[in-house]
Amino acid sequence: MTTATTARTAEIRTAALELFTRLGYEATTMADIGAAVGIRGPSLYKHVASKQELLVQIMTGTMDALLDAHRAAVATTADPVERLRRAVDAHVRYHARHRMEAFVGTREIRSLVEPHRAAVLARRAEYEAGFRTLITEGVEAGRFSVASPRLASYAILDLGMGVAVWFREDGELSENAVAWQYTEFALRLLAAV
Amino acid sequence: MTTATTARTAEIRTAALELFTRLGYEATTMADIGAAVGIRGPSLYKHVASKQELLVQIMTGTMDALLDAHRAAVATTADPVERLRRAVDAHVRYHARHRMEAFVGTREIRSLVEPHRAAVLARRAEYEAGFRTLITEGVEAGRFSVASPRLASYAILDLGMGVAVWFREDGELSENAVAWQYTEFALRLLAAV
DNA sequence: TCCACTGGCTAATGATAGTTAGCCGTCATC
DNA sequence: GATGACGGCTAACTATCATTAGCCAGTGGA
Repeated sequence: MTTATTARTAEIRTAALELFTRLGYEATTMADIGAAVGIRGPSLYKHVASKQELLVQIMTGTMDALLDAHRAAVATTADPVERLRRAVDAHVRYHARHRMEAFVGTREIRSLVEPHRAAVLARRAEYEAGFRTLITEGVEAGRFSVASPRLASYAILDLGMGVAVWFREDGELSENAVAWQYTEFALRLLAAV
Repeated sequence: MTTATTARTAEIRTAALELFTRLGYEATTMADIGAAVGIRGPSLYKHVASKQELLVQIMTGTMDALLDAHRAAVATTADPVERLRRAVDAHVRYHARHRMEAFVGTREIRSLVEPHRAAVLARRAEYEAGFRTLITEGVEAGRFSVASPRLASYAILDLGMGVAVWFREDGELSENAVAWQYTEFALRLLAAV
């Protein structure tokens, strides 16, 4: 069963996200989540169906948002190099802006119960395939030069994952600085011309 | 209390590593580990002190091996570019060859109890600092060109982490192929000359 | 032959956690 | 002013788990 989204459920979801990020899904208790919003553990069930449902909503929401951002970024131009630049920019910015979602999204797949795990993995594969296509098109157009588009796509995606781990809003590097540097890294890595 | 290392304890450690990788530390039970070596959960205590001890030994062993590999790679030459190439090569090969150790090593820091967590984090910081130093020296020698050595070191380290996630011994890409490609990526990323 | 050690086992302990049941105050609506 | 939905609460319930206790078969040396 799913639960309707009210202000309270949104607040609970935010608290769960923060705790899943800090402690991990398994180590976070319903009592912890309750305490974070000022109520007892069992009272959460007036708002959400289960702990697992909280994780499912965080994970699927993350993947949908990431895919949307990717599609929007890629749709704005036809030039292979520019398309890739914008895709990497969206990728890095998403991981900086939603670091907790991205962090939980990559680390807690194991804790997802079927069929949700399969659904999230399918979306991840789709996302990776999108990057690989961009790279392959760039190679065919003579704008990129890499031995293995698949390896290059892994490398670029992993950069984003890393951002979600160490980025801090109040750190010395701004989102803009990181996005600029990382798109530069990606284009260098592909030997873009 | 620590337990002496016999053939049996090594077998148990290997089984635990495989299960921690696949299920995560929290989700792995002592009964699971026992079953993997053909005995019951409580019998494990004839060989190891606790579940936590198993994790501690995996994590500290991983970080020590990684630091050793790094130091050995860096000691073999004085040329900044070549030093970095060898460090990245060692980094990538370690993550390919010991993917389970590396995977658990990065993902289960949360499950480590103090003072072990602090010890492992200190070693990680030391490792990262090593890479940053290599990059800074290369920049000062005019061989690398990056806006932020710290960002570049993060990026390169994250590439290795990624390898531990997707690399498979029986996959289509050999360790050599990955190591070669990734060192190339790293040098391109730094605009090495 | 005996004895002590090794390394299994089952049963019990104690703690923790997700979830359900059932109670009750508040408050908007009729 | 009654009433019913809403959203709290405490007290079970039911599992699961790490760990300990205590038992026992085999085995190898004295």
